[in-house]
Amino acid sequence: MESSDLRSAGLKVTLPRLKILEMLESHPARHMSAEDIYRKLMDSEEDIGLATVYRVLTQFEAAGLVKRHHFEGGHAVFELERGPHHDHMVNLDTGEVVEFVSEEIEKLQKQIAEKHGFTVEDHSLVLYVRPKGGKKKP
Amino acid sequence: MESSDLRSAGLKVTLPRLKILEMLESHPARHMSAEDIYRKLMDSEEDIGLATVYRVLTQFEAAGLVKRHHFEGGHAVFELERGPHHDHMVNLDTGEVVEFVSEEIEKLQKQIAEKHGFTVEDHSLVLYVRPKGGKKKP
DNA sequence: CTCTATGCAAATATTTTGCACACAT
DNA sequence: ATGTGTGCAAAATATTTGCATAGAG
Repeated sequence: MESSDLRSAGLKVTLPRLKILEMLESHPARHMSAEDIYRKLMDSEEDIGLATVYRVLTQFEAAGLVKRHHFEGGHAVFELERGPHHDHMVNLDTGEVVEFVSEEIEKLQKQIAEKHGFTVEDHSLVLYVRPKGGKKKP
Repeated sequence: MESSDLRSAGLKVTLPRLKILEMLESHPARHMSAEDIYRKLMDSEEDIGLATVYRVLTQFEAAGLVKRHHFEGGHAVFELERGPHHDHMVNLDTGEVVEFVSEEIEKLQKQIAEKHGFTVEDHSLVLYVRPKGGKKKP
């Protein structure tokens, strides 16, 4: 049961929060917009407002349960902060999101920031990719 | 004269386009939002609508004259596509944007994408940083 | 002259907020 | 009981579009 996640984040255990966590957990692509979540909730006959979805996601983000990404397109997508850090690759043809890790890149980032007198608080790395040798319809 | 830039991009040389190019060239920080540009134009007594600023920036982006970035904050910032590729470091305390290049990171990105059967069309790397040893007011 | 570009206002899209009521503890 | 959480509608923010007119080639 995920109620513990909420409690340990200092959030009261409420139905909307549980349902939203559930949506994020059960969604295969793992990256959903507020609208995506809202619509899935409507489909499940849940009576939860879009405003609540935004409020809850913002709280989750503040609590470190969720990460907000700004891939291209005017809207944000949210992802559960389970497991270790990773970056993303977005397939431009399908919108599919692939996760990857590179210790080497992480290390280089730290080195570069330090060379400039900074420390890295956070970073965002997104590769926009296309299938190799992928031809357009000729 | 930058009219040539416009012409070679297949865009008619109009006053709004020239003025907007000028703004982007003359702004020291090099990263401006549509609103920033609009306000600077108003300050210069230019009579150019915000809608035109957006339209022109979008055309510039399509023409490869300008790059659109989604750093944090709900709005996009635009940067002239002059010079070689580079990535960005955002100072979280001041908002200052520092540019950097890392051939090594670029190479690793390509390798990683290839390992997954993709080729990199574009990428976005932003480090969110703070001054080293920077203390908050105690 | 002809067709594209622009200004303005209205329309969209996304996210946030005010307020009265509902719910967790 | 008490204070936080929620739904709804309205506001705020960011960007796009329709349309009549102005301007480039």
